[in-house]
Formats: sequence, C-alpha cells, structure tokens
Amino acid sequence: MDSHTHQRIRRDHATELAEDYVEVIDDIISKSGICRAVDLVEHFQVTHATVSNAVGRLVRDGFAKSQAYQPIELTAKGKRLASKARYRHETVKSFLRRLGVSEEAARIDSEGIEHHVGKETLDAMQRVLTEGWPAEPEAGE
Amino acid sequence: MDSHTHQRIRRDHATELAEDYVEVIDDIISKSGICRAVDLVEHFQVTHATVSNAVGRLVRDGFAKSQAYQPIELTAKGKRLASKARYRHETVKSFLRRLGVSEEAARIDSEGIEHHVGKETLDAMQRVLTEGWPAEPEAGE
DNA sequence: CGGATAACTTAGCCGATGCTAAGTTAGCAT
DNA sequence: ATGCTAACTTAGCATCGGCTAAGTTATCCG
Repeated sequence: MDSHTHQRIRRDHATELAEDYVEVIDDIISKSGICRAVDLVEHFQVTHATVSNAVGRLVRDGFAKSQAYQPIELTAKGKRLASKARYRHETVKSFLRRLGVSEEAARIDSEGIEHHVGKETLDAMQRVLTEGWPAEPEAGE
Repeated sequence: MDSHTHQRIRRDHATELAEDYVEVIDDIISKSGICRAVDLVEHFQVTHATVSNAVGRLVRDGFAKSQAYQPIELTAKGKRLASKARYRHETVKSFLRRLGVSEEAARIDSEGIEHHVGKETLDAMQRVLTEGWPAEPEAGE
C-alpha cells in the first residue's frame, strides 16, 4: 500500500461533510423551494449550532450563500458539487440494489461508500447498471 | 433517508482510524515479528507525535498494549478487530478486482470503502466471489 | 563507559465537527 | 403594535487527528 493512500483518505474526509450538505440542500430546495437551517437540523439530527457552523464553512469555501436568518442557497460551485455527489450516490445505491442488497442496507451503505468511490470504480458500477455483469474470469460452474 | 443514518456514519468515522491502525499493526507483527511506532509513522506518513496520540487512544480503548519506548502489541480485542477489518478489506478489494477495476484503484478505493460496508453488502460481495454474479433482474437487452 | 543517534513522548497549537447555554431576530397572532 | 415563539447566531467547551518543537529514553559503536 503506497504512502499516498492514507493522505487521499484524509483529504476525502475533509470534503465529505460538504458533499453531504450540498447534496441535501439541493434536494430540499428541489422539493420545497427553499432550504432553511432547521431542515438541515432535522435531516442530520444535529443541533442548530452545528448546522450554523457547517453552513459557515460552506459559505467560506464558496459552496453556499447565506445571510443571517435567511434561507440557504447554493452557488454554481455548490450546485456542481451537489450533482456530482448525487450521481455518485445514486449510482452506488442502484448498484448495491442490483447486487441483491436490501433497500434499507443499500441506502445506509451508499451514504458511507459514495465518498470513497473513484472514477474507475464508479464507471465499473455504472457499466453494470447499463450493460449487466462483466464476464466471469473462468468457465463458471 | 432516516434520522439514524448520519449518526451511524459519524460513529463509523470514530472507529475507522482504530480499524486502520490495528489492521496495519497486526500485519507488521505478522511480517516482522514486532511493530514499532516508527513503522506506523512510515506506513501512514504522519509524524511520531500523531502515532503516539493514536496509539494512546488504542490503549485507552482496549485495542492495544504498550509501554513507553517499547513495541506495540494488540490485545485479544484488538486482534479480533484487526481480523474483522482485514476480512472486510480483502473482500472489498477482491470484489472490485472482479468488477474489472485495476489493482491500483481497487487498492485505493477498498481502503476507504471497507469501513462503510455493512454485513448484508459484505455478504453479497462475498457471494459474488464464491458463486459468481447474481441473476439479471429481467430478460436482458 | 560514554556519546551520538534514533526512537519515542510531551506540550502546545490548529481546524473540523460535535455539544450546551445564552443571546438575537423574524414573523405570526392577537 | 406588541409580544410570543420559533429560528438562528454566538460563545465557549470537548474530542479527534493532524502538526512543530522540545525533551526523554534506548541503543549501538567506539
């Protein structure tokens, strides 16, 4: 295992929460028009203070815009991240369903897995969804 | 998405580093007889101080034993966690290889994914490795 | 045996992500 | 219009996982 792997994992962790947030914010805006902090409080089951901090980081990093006591909006950059995250998330979840995993387990595991799936793996999963399983390496039993 | 999912993900994160550490410690002990902090420094590409803190948490949580300036050992609990982690890790990596992902990408992605794979998903991956792909849902196109 | 050097620990810092408690603002209802 | 309540922010704290810098211990070599 090379020396860069763990550094990549640490870097992934740093953006995970941002991805989760923008994905959920985008979702809530699609469904109900606006996204308030209280919606995120409910969704993530954390306190208002935690959401306030997290949204502050999103704004600082250019993913969201917000004025005090006003609904949260995404920047273009935030929307791009959201749709990338959603694509990965849905691909992983559909793939797990296709693998035979239950809806419940696929929902839970895809949340955790989506942030660690590189392009190659994602493409392989997508290929299964559109073209079926790859060939067996041997004459199968 | 239910309210417990993100709490589970947060809980997973808390044990991720412990899993990575015990897995690597166990590995190094298998290969060279003893595991020193400096081996972990090299492996994870972090400083001695970071390793010292991390090992302190492992000891505190009952996964490892260590005396100052002495090699690190695993407790029975630590060894159990290590072999669980290794099994998951290898299953995920082999599964990705079978999916057609390159050795390099499988190695990297399996590192991140292994911590988020529940029993059901793990079993499904294992089944593919031993029995081949599941049936297609429809008459394929 | 006595140093030099490598290995390790400790102290103190930072940022991320969580919390509680307390203060502020917005918005509705009377 | 005033006041209540819900929504939000701010302050201050903890833990984790990084870091640097400085101190301590072990070990090996001459």
